[in-house]
Amino acid sequence: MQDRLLGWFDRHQRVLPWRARKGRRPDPYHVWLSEIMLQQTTVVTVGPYFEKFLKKWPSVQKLAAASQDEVLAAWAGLGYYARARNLHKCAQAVTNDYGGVFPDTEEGLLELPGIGPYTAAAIASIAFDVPATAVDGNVERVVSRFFSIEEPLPASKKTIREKAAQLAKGVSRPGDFTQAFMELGATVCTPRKPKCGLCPWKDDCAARRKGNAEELPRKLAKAAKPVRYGKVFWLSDGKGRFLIHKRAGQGLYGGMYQLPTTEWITDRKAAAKLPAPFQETIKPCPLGESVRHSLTHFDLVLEIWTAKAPRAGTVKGLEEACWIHSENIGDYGLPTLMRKAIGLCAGL
DNA sequence: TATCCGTGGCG
DNA sequence: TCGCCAAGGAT
Repeated sequence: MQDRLLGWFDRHQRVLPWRARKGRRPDPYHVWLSEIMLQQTTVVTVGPYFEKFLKKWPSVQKLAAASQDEVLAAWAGLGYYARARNLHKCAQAVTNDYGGVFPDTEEGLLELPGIGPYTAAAIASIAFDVPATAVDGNVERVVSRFFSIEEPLPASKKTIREKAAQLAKGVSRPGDFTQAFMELGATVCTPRKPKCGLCPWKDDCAARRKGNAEELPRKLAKAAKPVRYGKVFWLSDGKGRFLIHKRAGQGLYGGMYQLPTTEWITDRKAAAKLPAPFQETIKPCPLGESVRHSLTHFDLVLEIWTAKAPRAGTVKGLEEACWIHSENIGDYGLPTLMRKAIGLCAGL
């Protein structure tokens, strides 16, 4: 089984920016950076971000020396911004507590911020060729089908991990096997229309025998997404600049910049009211356009309001705000949602 | 165990 | 248009 998969990988692996040339050990910094970016994010999306980060910060020490604002600005658009905050913390931990050298074991890696069970196993095996089974969404799908596991996720996770470890036990090339396992799921054993004819494991696959590969893995139904409503404010100084400010906290968009906004709430009628501080000091008017954006747990509709408000800094919560030109938005950690809003307003 | 956390592409 | 899902982690 292992040799068939490794042989298939040797012939068919994709060329990826973070992948070492054949016969060479990859740089642990590159492996770590790519693995954090690839969490819940597609290979195609990650590519340009990986190149940008490596060019900007060629070593873990350089990344550690950057400010969080710089890291979040470079990460902007990738989503799940806690990953970027933890990436920065992890770089600082490796630099300050580990002498700039990544731990080479699963247990050691697991101690670091932003590195969970999957990523620890992935880095240990890929960067250091240590035996470790990395179970991601691809591996879950391959294993579910190979053993025809009918129990739906996430209850089946434990069984899947055991079966995956069983398949990986004693493998000759742990790093290549980890990548091959995921590569098989990403390119052959795909969620829809799996290419079973091309699979190196087709002769032993239980789901293929039963003809229900595409139905696996089964998953528990997800809850419906609510809609939240709010307003964003395009406040200009009359000289081509507008106001942004930094979000606090570690939660949604924590540490990222944004246009001033009301809270985002599900009560549409309550959201329609203009908060008193804005009404009294800024006197904004509706632009007649809204920004729609879909997040993990809710869909968002933000109505855009505008005002010429050179004294907006006097409004509570906007004391630390700053005026910027739209050509400089790349310098700030503005999430895609806010870039959409700015795109509609820039030029007003 | 369950919930929170972004974004983009695809069928 | 809409649901799915992508090299998951933290709490």
